[in-house]
Amino acid sequence: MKAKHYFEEALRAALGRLDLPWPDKTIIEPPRERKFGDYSANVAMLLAGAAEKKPRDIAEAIATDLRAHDEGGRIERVDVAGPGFLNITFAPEFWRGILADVSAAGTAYGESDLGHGERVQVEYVSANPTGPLHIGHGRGAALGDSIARLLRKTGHDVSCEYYINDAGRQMRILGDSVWLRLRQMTDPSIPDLDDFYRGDYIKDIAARVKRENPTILDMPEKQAIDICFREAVGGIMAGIKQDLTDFRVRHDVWFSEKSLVDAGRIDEAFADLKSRGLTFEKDGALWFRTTELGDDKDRVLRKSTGELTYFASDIAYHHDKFRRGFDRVIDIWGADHHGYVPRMQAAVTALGRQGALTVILVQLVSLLKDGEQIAMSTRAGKFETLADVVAYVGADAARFLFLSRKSDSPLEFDLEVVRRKSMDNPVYYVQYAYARVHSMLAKGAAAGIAPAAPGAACLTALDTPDDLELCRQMERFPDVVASAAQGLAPHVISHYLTELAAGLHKYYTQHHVLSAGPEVASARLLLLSCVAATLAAGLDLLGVEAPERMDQVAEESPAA
RNA sequence: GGGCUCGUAGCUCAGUGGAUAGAGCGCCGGACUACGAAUCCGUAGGCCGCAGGUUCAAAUCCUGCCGGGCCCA
Repeated sequence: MKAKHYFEEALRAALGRLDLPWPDKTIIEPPRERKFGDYSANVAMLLAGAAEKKPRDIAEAIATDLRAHDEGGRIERVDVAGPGFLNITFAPEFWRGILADVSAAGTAYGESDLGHGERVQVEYVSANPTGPLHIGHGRGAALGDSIARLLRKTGHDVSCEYYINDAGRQMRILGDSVWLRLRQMTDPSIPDLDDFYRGDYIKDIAARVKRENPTILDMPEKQAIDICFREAVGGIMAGIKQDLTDFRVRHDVWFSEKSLVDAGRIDEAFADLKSRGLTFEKDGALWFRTTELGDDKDRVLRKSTGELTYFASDIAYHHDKFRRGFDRVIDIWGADHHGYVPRMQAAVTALGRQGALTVILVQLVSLLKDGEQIAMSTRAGKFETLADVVAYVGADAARFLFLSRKSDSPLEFDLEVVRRKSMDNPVYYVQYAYARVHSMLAKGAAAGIAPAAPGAACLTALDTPDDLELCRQMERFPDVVASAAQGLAPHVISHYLTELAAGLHKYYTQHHVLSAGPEVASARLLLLSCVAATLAAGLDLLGVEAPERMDQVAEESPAA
């Protein structure tokens, strides 16, 4: 039985009996301080104005009624406090009941059907195939992947997608860059271009193209550049896929912009907009009247030169998304694209799907090493790739850090701090808690002590404030998951996990388990195995592993 | 110049209408002859950028200003 749900039902019944309405803005949540009880409600304050009574008087009346109607004996006490809060404290037996829920669900604990199978697409990373992923892409990757996990956990039908920008000007420059490096291999006097990709990986691609196409220098230039371009995109995308796999990020669909253009979908989208009277021609260009839909100026779709804008293919792309039947589309973009949001929203509105697009902006990541900023310049071809960073600090540490901050806050990523295995790195704090429990379970098994069955009589041994506190923390987990999914905010999960791990560590130091006698030991093992299951369920939402053992940390400064 | 966004402890960050604003790190002081000390316990540290407004109640909502980041012109 969910505590919050039970309290709400009891309150609704009480208000009904007292002939009071249920206020819309009612909030039921655990109070900030434990001394105020287990759950807290603000109904009395909300009712005071209309009833022309003091909040505390109303609260007292409700409290008296609640006490009188607690048939199941679940409530230990109801208090009125502060300006008129109703604070409820549940009986220990009520809290122990949560152990049955957790052990029945295991790592599925926290699942719900909030989404009712709604079809949601999450599009993320979608980096141009012009070079390897860098650390900023990693943040978007971790976020998108975790949001997808949250939505799946809460009953949504989720598809993850990567949009490959393999058409347009940048792609021409990419082909030219490889072709340039390839020719320079035999004739170093060929000068660099003004605008081209300089990274070493371009030279690698050029070398491979030459190896696989020995006669390429004799081909017509157009054909040669085309080969360079295809090899470059293929090679770079293969690298990107590998980097994402190593980062435990998965996409279901890889969608090519070029395929959209080749299939004539851009013209279809134009025709759609035109039929709604939202386009016009001016100065030889085709315009989209986005000002009618909330944008601050109209936007060009096709320039007078005949070239299509990025916006044009993005409209066609989103048109296609909705045609594929998604109820809701979530795009995760770098914050430097924020100026693009109003026109994209305008386009979605024009397509008749107002409100169906959510754009999440991810702020930049500044990469540090020992507190010193590391310059990241793609132009100069010098940057820390995601693969380098993941190899250095590990996928778990990188993911956990990315997912412990709100996406709209800038993030500092210090390579040395994230590499360090200490509380600078909450990921190890949480994983350690999980490993500790498994260590105890293993020792218990060796000594013939197994976790008690949920509902066993010996569970009454779980009667200290610390026992009940762990139960309370676990009971909150489904609400935390729901709130994280609803807010598309995985950082809520990482903060919760850090708190739950703290509860476990505290419990561990204050209560011995295996040596407490067989009855108590098995009761406590059940409690801790439930904590471990909850930790594992939460870590899974972040895409972070829950290791049953961790290597001993090396001495940082050996005694001299 | 216009727009978006952020401003909370020395540092990194939670908290977005509720009670005495929290956590970790760092500082200082304690705790292993028992289950993993990657741990725990304690102390200190705040005009929540500034000023108005909205209300029973504002770090949270509104307006203006200051400051950082980004986008556009």
